[in-house]
Amino acid sequence: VIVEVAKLAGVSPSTASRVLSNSTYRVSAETRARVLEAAKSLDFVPNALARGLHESHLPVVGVLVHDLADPYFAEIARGVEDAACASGHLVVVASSDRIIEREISYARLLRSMRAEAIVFAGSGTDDETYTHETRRHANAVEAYGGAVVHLSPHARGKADIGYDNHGPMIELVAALAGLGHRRIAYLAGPANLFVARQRLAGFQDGIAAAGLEHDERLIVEADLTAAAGADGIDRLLARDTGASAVVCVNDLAAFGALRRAAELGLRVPRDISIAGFDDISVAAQMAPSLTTIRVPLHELGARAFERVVKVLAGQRPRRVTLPTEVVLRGSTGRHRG
Amino acid sequence: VIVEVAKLAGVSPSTASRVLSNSTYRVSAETRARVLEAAKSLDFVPNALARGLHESHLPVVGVLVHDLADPYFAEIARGVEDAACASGHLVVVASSDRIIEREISYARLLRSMRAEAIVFAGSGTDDETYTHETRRHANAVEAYGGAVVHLSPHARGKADIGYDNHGPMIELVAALAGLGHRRIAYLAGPANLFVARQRLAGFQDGIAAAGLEHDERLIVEADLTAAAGADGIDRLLARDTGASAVVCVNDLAAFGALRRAAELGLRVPRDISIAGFDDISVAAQMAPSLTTIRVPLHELGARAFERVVKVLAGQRPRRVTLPTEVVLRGSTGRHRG
DNA sequence: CTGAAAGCGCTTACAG
DNA sequence: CTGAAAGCGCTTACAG
Repeated sequence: VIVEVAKLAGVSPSTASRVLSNSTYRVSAETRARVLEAAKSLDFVPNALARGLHESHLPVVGVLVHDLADPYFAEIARGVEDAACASGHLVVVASSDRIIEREISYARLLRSMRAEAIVFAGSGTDDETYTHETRRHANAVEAYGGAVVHLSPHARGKADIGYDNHGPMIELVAALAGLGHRRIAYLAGPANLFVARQRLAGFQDGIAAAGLEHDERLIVEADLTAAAGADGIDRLLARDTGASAVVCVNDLAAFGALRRAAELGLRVPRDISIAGFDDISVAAQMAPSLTTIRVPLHELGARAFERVVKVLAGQRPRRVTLPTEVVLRGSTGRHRG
Repeated sequence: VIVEVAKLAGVSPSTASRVLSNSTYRVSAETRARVLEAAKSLDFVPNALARGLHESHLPVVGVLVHDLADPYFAEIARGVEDAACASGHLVVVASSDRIIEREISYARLLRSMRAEAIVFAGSGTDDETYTHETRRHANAVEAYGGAVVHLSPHARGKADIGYDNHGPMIELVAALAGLGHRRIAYLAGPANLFVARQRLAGFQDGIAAAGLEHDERLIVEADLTAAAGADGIDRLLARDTGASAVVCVNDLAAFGALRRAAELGLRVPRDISIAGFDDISVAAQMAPSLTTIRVPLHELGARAFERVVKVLAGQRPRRVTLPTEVVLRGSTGRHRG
């Protein structure tokens, strides 16, 4: 209804558009003032669909995650949002639950509404259909001028904005070894996720680097949830491995491990040390507070959006690796023979 | 580029549109098949902006929250998403940090892109500008046929889909009194939030109902974060009130209280009982697990979307109040004189 | 059952 | 500095 504004201001729609959009055309100060006033009095809010149809993209960035209710992803999404809001971009969040069809369908939806960018926040998997379909939509997004950003390793390459899943794990194991632990167990994530594989490899390399004995029984398959962590502790204990420390694939699993240990009457870290990965914000609130590897999640999201801006501006930004840090807290302690 | 599809299929754009959109027009089976095949071979994905421009709304629902990184809101947003994805709706999440301007700006943005619905998930406040501007945009959304849903009490009424913030608090206090606690403290939320006020009133009514002595010193001003909860414990202890139990305005504050208590060498619940409100999913993972009031957050979100669907269908659904439940867990125990 | 035409609300070359 | 016109990609009465 910009025509109404134009009519009220006594100018043509073209002129009204020129002052109401952030075009660089020059309009006389007097005319501009009249249009602005008319717009205000009519409570005019431009139709983003009409504008988007013309420019063939909407000021929206889609963030594809595994589960928005998982703090790991919520913190990343929040980072994207904080960076995006300054330029009037909205962020749509889409949880796939790692269901391939759901993620593909979301990518398609984002493409259909010409989102300016699509950020793949969750770890990629090997699945061929997933890789192919997902890439098809991503290509289409790029074709209409949108940006595609990966925050995790995926089938077609490394993360655009990422962090090291391997190195810090070696450091963490070294720290535990330094505390006297010789039998360190690992609650692993789903083997089809690149991130889980890298973390596991980091753990194993850490064991080797620390000169500890490799023992398959110390590796327990789990998942990225608290329930899986609790269950993992049960299975580990049933194996009677003599583990004095447990490293978990992520914080959520570590929370479950912590809880289950407490339920079983094990004191942490006196009887057993437990560590996580990610440093989601509640990790520091646990009692004892969780030793973990700090990943700058909020920044990861914010940087993703910065990359989007650059890509849309025609630049070809370089890949970025954000620093991580081993944070030793109350859930790990010296091994007591 | 539906014209390309039409051309390839040898039909008019009108016909192509009729088979590609979910219109009810009848098209001969043979023609339909040819169009579908052409669409597939061209990887045709309809432009949602063009479609939306025509129908004057986009299949998007906006969820306005205080902070997406707060699990309370992340779980609600996830609920909205799960209900919305079935019908091909995308959800945009917008965190205001309770900054009025930011929330207003998000409401405007959602309006500008003709979101089908806007869900106010966070508690409303008294602020006049906030109420007025927010209502103005909400009215505009309704004017173009969109729906507006409130999940919390606000300046203009009760929640459309809500839960009781008052009654369960009385129950919780009664439960603590039943455990022998006479001196029960409360870490309160910001007084300008309706929800915080209702919870506080519930607490106070609970104290009266249990026949306990009213003592202003037992009420500590805090906020809805873990940091505020930890700080609240410090201030409570400094007052030397002899409190043996602490009820917190929400789980996050309770997490901080739990942590601070542990840091100070207080054993929970032996030395002090601590309870929260919300039952966000990590609450059950704390050690000890947190006593709290269960709010069906995911369902709250899902129901919000169901309401949206009804409103868009022209119905005038009734207000819904979801059930809550006091969940007694490990962080509260019998008072030890 | 199918097509030509108008319209959704903007923006931007193209002329003045 | 300003206006008339065309176009973005669809959908839907309106005619056949």
